[in-house]
Amino acid sequence: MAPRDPEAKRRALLKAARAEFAEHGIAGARIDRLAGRAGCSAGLVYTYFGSKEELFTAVFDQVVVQAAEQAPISPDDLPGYAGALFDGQTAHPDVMRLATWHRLEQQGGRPPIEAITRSIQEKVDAIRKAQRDGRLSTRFSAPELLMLTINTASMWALQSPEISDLGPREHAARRATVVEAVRRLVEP
Amino acid sequence: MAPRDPEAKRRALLKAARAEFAEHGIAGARIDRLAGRAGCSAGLVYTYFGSKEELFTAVFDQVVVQAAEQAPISPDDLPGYAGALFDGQTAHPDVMRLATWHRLEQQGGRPPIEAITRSIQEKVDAIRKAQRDGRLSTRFSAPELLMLTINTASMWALQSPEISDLGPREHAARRATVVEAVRRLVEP
DNA sequence: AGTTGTCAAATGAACGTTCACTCAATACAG
DNA sequence: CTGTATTGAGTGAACGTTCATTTGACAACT
Repeated sequence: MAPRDPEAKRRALLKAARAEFAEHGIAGARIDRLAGRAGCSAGLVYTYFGSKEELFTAVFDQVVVQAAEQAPISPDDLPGYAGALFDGQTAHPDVMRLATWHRLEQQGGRPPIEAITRSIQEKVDAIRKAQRDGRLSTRFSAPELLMLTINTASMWALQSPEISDLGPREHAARRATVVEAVRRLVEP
Repeated sequence: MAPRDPEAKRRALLKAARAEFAEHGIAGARIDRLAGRAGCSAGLVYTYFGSKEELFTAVFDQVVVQAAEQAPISPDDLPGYAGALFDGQTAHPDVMRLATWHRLEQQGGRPPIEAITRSIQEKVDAIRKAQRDGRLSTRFSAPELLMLTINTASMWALQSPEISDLGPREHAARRATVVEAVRRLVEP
């Protein structure tokens, strides 16, 4: 038999919960199913995390911190930054799904996550600085520029398949579209 | 007392369901709550619509058809089209929420809605025609151009508040950003 | 080394509640 | 009276949560 390893169980539980929540959201997630995926009983969820909600929060925090750390911004190359974001979203589709569930289900419930706000503020500041130094278009304000970049990068992750399946199907082609679009948005 | 009017009840039920589903999604919606809003019993839902899922489908179809009919595309003025889309989404925020719930919860479940596909195909064709006539940039393909336009128009409806609350707060300013961004995307 | 005590890890059955759905009874219109 | 609209009590299953109990690891003691 495998030796006991609570920390590993905890991680397995988080991983399974991440998959379950990404697929079904909070209301749709089932504790039994999730525990089954992690190879343990449903009761164990309540030993480690207090409730379904808290489990979701734990998953969300972990995922968000992870996503915020990767892909640091490069204000001088927003198209490249958008490309990197797009790559990340393609490699980990569940991140965007979790973020969307969170936005829909916790509507007005919780205050803005501090880690996200800070991470975004840094990026806005970096962009503003590049604008002051004349290295970036000032047609849009710094927050607008960041939002346009991120929004374009997440185009295929957020739009309905009826729209997004019409364009290019291959990753490289889609990526090229994203990069080119952001280039047009940021050029002087 | 008001005379009996089954058709009005049906409409009231649809309206209440639309609000309920937009707020909580399919899994989170409650039949009792929804029936209460419509001023009738939960049982009546099952005489008019067969089940919770079918009720959602009815709501979704109605909303989608309604949304597809308004704001016909103007290939020669995609920025203006984006502005109109943005206005519509601001006036009826529940439409985008319903579409998002649908995308998340019916993942791979149902085939693409025919009404949507057709409506989109028309728009793509109109854009392609304008491109052939030299009235529109050919830097992007027609589907890409439509997707970029729609995606930019729905920017504030789809991004998390942590991002979208940083930029301009007034409708007019946000609209101007959308229009200007699309202008940049479509210019030769 | 073997026995025992101790505590955390983990289980699985049970509980109380919620919820979608049903149906017999009733109110109403024609 | 006849048929339709509507109700509201009721049902069974599903689900989140709890808890008494078991299992496993490890150290203390003989």
